[in-house]
Amino acid sequence: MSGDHSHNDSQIESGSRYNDSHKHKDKYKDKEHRHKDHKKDKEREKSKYSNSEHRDSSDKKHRDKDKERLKLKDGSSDKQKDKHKEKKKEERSFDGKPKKERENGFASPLIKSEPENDDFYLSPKHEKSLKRERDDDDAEFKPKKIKTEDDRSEKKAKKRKQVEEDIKPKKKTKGKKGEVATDGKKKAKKEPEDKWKWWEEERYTDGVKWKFLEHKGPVFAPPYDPIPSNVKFYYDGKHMKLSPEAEEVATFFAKMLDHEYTTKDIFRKNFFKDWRKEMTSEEKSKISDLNKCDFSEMSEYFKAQSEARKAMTKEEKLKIKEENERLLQEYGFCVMDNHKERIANFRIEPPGLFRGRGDHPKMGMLKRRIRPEDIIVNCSKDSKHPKPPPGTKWKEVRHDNKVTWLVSWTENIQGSIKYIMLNPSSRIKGEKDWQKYETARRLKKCVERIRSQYREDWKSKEMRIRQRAVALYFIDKLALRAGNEKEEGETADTVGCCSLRVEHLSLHQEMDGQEFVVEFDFLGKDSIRYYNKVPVEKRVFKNLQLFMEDKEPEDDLFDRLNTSILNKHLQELMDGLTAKVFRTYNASITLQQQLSELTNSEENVPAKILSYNRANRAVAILCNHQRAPPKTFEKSMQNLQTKIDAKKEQLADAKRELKSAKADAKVRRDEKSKKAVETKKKAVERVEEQLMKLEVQATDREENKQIALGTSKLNYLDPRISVAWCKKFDIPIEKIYNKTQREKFAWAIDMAEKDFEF
DNA sequence: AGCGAGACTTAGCATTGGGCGA
DNA sequence: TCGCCCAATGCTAAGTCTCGCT
Repeated sequence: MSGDHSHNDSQIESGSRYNDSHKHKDKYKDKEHRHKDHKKDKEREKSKYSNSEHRDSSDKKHRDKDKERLKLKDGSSDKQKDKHKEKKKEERSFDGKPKKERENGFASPLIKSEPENDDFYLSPKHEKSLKRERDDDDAEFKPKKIKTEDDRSEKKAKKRKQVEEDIKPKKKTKGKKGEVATDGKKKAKKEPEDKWKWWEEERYTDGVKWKFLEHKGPVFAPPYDPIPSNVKFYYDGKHMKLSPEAEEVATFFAKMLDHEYTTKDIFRKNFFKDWRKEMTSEEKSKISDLNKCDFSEMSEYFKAQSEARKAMTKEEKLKIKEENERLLQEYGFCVMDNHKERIANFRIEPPGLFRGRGDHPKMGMLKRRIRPEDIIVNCSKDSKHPKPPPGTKWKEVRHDNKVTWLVSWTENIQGSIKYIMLNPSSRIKGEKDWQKYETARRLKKCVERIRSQYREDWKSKEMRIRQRAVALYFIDKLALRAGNEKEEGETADTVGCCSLRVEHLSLHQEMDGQEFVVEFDFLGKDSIRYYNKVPVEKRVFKNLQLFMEDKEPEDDLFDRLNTSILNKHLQELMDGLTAKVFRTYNASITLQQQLSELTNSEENVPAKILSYNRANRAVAILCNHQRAPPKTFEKSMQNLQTKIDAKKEQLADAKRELKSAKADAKVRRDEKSKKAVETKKKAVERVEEQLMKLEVQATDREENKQIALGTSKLNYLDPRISVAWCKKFDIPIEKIYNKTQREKFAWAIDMAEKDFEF
């Protein structure tokens, strides 16, 4: 596994805690709460960065790797590939290399009919060019050739069985045949008995995304429901009846009154400005100061409403639920190429006040109501077009099968386009996801070459090359995002790698006993703070000094670089390579390494799952996926501790009982008392296990306080790694993936065997 | 090359609802 | 059976990257 990424280890050993040792900093107060004090700082600090030399292996080694790589490209000496060749259909579909089975396996009428495709599969001579690789595995442009293999269906059947066995038949595991919802839920709704396995089918070529698309259009937000007239608004202490338009916007503000941001200047200013636009001229002339507005009655009214909603009877709740279900059934699905597919967001975003994240200059602005006249519908010509609500019409109906969206509109805050698209379980999303991981796996094959290249480039005579090389090093080592430029004043001030400014790093010749430490402190995506102290190689350090020379804090660190230059370069290194592939690659390879390191096959299932979560956590830390500690965190931790204490007591009791039973048995020496001892022994064991389970849970939760595992699980970790791990250690897949996740990763669950290797 | 529009993925927070213990 | 709590789901903002134009 040449893709080893030793730097990752460094972040993990300590049991994977988020590094928040920056608490004393008072920049970015906003996010400060996330980085509260942590007792293990020191410890973590040490272990986290102990591994500064992570890629310091000699240049020579890299050169050798380079040679190896070239060989790999020829496809002849790749052991791994040979090993996997016979079995892995997924490699067949997305992997760039020609495989034997390609040549024997399929007739590929599709390919034949498209002359420009011939060479991808057949002629070895083409293998030499980098270009070919891309083409071959670019899902969108190449047909899959899967079905042609003869033994395939047989294998498939076998596999499917395995999967089914692995998935413990629980109450209502989705639509596997023969399984009826056992708990009598009315929702034994007949999902298609056999889930469609799109991953076994051919893919489209030429950027066509579908041939047929039919849907019912979007669901609009309910019209404004005026508040009762006894709920009053006061201006300057005097009751004032607002026009419906002005009133609606006022209710948006009233609903947010409890939020901190209604106290923020920018928010109030933006809101007031937009609110005034909705007022009648009379209202406008009267209402000139937001501070004189009293929304409290409105606010109380809405609070009461939500209480009332909670207190509804079962029947009422059920009714609402049924209505939602009906809406889902009617609007939540579309037909794309003969298959009914779930739509992700079929409801149009309701109007409200915009709340950007972080210090957003547009917070508080009015997000206007979307009307049918704003909507562009996309569907196929020969489908039944969705109807606009009576008396309205669509802005446009188009038939563009080169895109995946069903509906779009332009949002008024940033002027960007919003879309209605399909659910992650859909073919169109799944294929793309699968392809993403295949690209990352290709990076694995050449990452050493790329690393040695950027290390070389640190010495380049050209500034732009050096900057590019250092930036790439950060992206690779620290999993930073690319960092596109952003329009100033339009969004919160956040950065990624290429947009780092001098003020975001400080250099320390020596720090905490380590040489050449770079201290990062900046706000990244969603204004989440990235804080990290990283020992780097001397050459990187010197380069950074050079880049920062004679610059102001607000100047760009990489003034000769942007994402487009970087990505163009990456594209030359490997087809399909962009900055974000490194994140995917490093995340997945880290998971795989950590799993193999942390999993102890002797341990029981909860312990193994803790290991899994720790591996997952290592990735989340690498990718800086944070969350605000849940509001009820302390309390729920306490609750758990109480449970643990109770369990301990119970255990003590059980042990005592066992002891006395033993004593008893010694005296009596009869069958009955012996049996009693056995029973007590069992009881002790049972309680011990329960205790252990609780303790594991507590550890897991504590470690997870500020770390969000979901994002990496959903977007960065090749699901086949997890599936393989489950199979290898006999862990039911439900322990790792919930229902939604299992739907999204159905392809991986179906195809990955226990020996899958990323 | 630089730019803006467009399409699509990635992200954290808010709300919901269902399971579970009292 | 009820109410609590947390996992699941829903929501939509904020990124990345490509493409076509100038």
